[in-house]
Amino acid sequence: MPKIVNHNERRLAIAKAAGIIIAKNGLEGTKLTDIGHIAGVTTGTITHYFSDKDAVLIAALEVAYDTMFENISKVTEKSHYTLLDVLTESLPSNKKTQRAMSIWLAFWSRALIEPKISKQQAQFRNRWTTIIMKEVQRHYKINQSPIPKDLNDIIESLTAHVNGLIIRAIIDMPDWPKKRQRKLLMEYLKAVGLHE
Amino acid sequence: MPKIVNHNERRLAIAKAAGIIIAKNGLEGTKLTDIGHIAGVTTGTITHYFSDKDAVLIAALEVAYDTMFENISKVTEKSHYTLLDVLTESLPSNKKTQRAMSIWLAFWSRALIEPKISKQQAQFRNRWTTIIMKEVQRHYKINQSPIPKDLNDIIESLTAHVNGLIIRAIIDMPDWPKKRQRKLLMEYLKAVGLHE
Amino acid sequence: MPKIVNHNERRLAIAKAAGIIIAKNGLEGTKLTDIGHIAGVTTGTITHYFSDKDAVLIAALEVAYDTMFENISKVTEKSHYTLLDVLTESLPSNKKTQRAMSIWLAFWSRALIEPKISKQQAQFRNRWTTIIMKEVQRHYKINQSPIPKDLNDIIESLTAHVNGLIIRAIIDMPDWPKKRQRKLLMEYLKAVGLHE
Amino acid sequence: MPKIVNHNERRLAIAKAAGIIIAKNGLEGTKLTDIGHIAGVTTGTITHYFSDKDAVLIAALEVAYDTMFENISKVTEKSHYTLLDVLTESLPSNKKTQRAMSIWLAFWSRALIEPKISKQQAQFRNRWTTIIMKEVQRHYKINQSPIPKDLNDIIESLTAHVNGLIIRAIIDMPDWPKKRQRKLLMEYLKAVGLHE
DNA sequence: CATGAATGAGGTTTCATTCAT
DNA sequence: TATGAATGAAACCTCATTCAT
Repeated sequence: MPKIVNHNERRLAIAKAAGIIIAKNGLEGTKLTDIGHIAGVTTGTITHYFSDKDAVLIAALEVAYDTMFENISKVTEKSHYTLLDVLTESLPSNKKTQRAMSIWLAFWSRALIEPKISKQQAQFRNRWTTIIMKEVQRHYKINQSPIPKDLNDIIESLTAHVNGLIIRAIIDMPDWPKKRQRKLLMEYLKAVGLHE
Repeated sequence: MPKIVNHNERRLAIAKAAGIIIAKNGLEGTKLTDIGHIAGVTTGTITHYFSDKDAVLIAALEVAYDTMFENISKVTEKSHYTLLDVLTESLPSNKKTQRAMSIWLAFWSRALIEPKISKQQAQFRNRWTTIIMKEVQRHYKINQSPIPKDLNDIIESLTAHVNGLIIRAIIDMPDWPKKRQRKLLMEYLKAVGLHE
Repeated sequence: MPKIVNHNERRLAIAKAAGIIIAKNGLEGTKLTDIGHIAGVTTGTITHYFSDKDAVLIAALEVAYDTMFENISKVTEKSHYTLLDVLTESLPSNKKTQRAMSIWLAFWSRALIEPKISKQQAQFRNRWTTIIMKEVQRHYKINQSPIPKDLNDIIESLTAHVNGLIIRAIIDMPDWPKKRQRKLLMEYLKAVGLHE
Repeated sequence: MPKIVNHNERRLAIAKAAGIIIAKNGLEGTKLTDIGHIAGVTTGTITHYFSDKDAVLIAALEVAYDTMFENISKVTEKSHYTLLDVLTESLPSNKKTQRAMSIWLAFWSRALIEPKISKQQAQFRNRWTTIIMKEVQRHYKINQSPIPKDLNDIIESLTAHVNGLIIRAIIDMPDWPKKRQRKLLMEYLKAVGLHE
C-alpha cells in the first residue's frame, strides 16, 4: 500500500509558505527553494503538488483572498453589524490581513501582463462586489433609505476608495494604525451616505 | 575617437525605453537587452550610463512621474480651472498617462521590499501632496469656505480615492473610459465638498 | 491482500508498453511515467518488476527481437520458401515490424556507449547470423551450388545490406513501400548469386 | 571598442567539442557543461553562440558531415581514382572518420522523432546522392558501359550497402579493420558491376 | 569615452529511484 | 507483495555584470 497523505492539506501548506515569501520578498523575489525551506519540503515536492511555479503563486493568491473573505464572514454572521464593520475587515488592520493585502498588491502589476492572473483577479473582484452590493443594500434597508439609481457607480466608487486606503495603509504602515484606517473609511462612508 | 553625444539626452532616451518595456512586460519582465533594443544600444552602453539595472528602472519611474506633474502644470497655468480639472490629469485618461500609471503601478509592490524604491515613492508622494494641498486650499478660498481642521485627513482621503480610481481604471480599462473616470471622481468631490 | 497476478505477464506487458513509447518518442524521450501510463501502472510498480530503467528498455528490445524471429520462423516452417522470403521478413514492411525496427534502431547508438546494451545486441546478431547462415547454405544446396570459401564474408555483406535497407526504409518510409524494399533486396541477392 | 573575436571560429570550436562528447557519450549523455569543459568555455558562452542545446548538436552533426565530404573531395581531386576509392572515404577507416560516423549514427534514431534533425539528414543525403550519382556515371563512362535504366535504384542500393557497412564496422570495430571494410565493399561493387 | 563579447551564478524543472504503508 | 508519494540531483538556460579593446 502506498504512502497515504492528505493531498489538499499539503497543497495548502505549500501555498501558505509561498504567501509568506511573497509578502516578504515580493513576487519576483520569490524562489521555489525559499518556499520549500519554509514548508519543509524540497523543490521536487513542490512541483509534485503544483504543475508550475505560477500555479504555486496563484494558490498563494487564493489563500490571501480566502483570508479576506473569511474575515468578512465572521462579521456578517453576527446579529448586529454595520457596513463600516464589514469594510473594516477588508483593511490591513492586523499582521495577518496585512500579509494578505501585500500578497494581493504583489499581483496587481502582474495582472496587467498575464491573462491567467487577470482572470483570477476578476473572479475575486466579482466575489467582493457581490458581497458589498448585498451589504450596501442591507444598509439602505435598515436605514429605510431608497436604493439610489446609480448603485453600481456607488459600489465602484466604494471599491476604489477601499483599494486606495489599502495601498496607502500598506505602503505607509507606521502612519496608518487601525484606528486611522477606520476613521478615514468612516468619513468617506458618511460623506456618501453609507454610514450613520 | 569616441562618438560625442549628450550624456543626459542618452540617459533620458534609455529611461524612456525602459518605461516602454516596463509598461509592456512588467517590472520583472524587463530585461536590459530589451531596453537596449528599443533604445538602439546594447547592454554595455546602458550600464555605462547607469550604475545599475535598478538605476535604470528608477529613472524610468522618474520619467513617469514627470509626465504626471507636467500634465498638472499645464492645467494650473491656465486662468480658470477647478480642482476636478487638476485631479483628472492624474487619471489614466489617454495612452500616454495610461503608460505612466502602469509604470507607477509596477513599482508599488517593489516599494514594499526595496528601500531605495520606497524612498523614491515617498518623495513623489510629498511632491503630489504639496500640490494637492495648495489646490484644495485654493478651492476653499475661491468658494469662500473655511479651511477644515482635519485638512490632512481630507488630503489623505482624496489621495487614496484617486489612487483607487487609477487602479480600477488601469486594470479594467475597457470599462473605464475617460468620461466615467471623471464622473466618478466628480461624485466623490461633491460628496466631500470639494466641487462646485 | 495484494493483487495476485502473473509476474511474467506483467513484465511482458510493461516491456511492450515500453516498446510503444520507444518507437514513438525515441530512447531518450522515454519516461517511466509514460510507460506506466500505457501499461496502466505507476513507476513504483515498474521498478518493482524491473531492477532498473535500463532493464525495462532491454526487455523492450528483446520483445522487438522476438517479433522479428517469430516472423522468420513463420516463413521457414512452410514447405516452400526462398532466401528472399526469409529476408523480407526482416524488413520493416508492416506497422508491427516497422515499430520493431524503430526500437532496434533506437538502441544502436546506445550500444556504442553501454556495454550492457552492446552485449545484448551481439547476442541478437549471433542468433540472426546463425539463422541466415543455415538459410544461405540451404539455398546453395537447393540450387546445387558449391558452398563458397568466403561464406562468412558473404553473410556479413548480406547482413550489412539488410541493415542498410532497414535504415533507408525506416527513415524515408513514404518512399519505401514493401514492394520496393523487396525489389531492391532481390536485386542484391541476384547480384551476389543468392536468388533464383 | 568592444572585444573582437572571430564568431565563426568560436562556433566551430564549440561544435567540434560537442562532436567529441557525442561520439564518446552518445546524444543523451551529452551535457553542455562537458562540451564547455572540452572547448574551454562555460555553458553561458555556449548559449551565447547557439540559441539552444539542439543548435549545438546540429552544428556538431554538420561538422561530421563536412569531414566526410572533405575526405571525398580529396580523392576526387586526384587525377586517377576509382569509385571504390571514393566510397572507401565514406567508411569509418580511421579515428577521425570513425568519430564522424559515430556522431552521424547518434542522430539516426533522433531523426525519426524530430523534424528538424530529419530535415538536416535529408539535406545531407541529397548532397551525398548527388556526388555518388556523378561518380557512378563517371564509372560507366570510363568503362564505356551504357547507363542502366534503373540508375536510381542502383544508387539507393549502393547507399544502403554503404550505410550497412558503416554500422557493422562501427559497432564491431575490432573485427572490421580498414582492409576488411574495403574488401567487402569491393566485392559488392564487383557483384553489381561497379568495379573492375 | 563607448561598446559588445563573454561570463557564471543560480533558478526552474524533470524524472529515476526510494521508502512507507 | 505492490503501490504511489516523495525526493533531490542535475541539467538547461537566462541575464545582469564585467572587461578588453
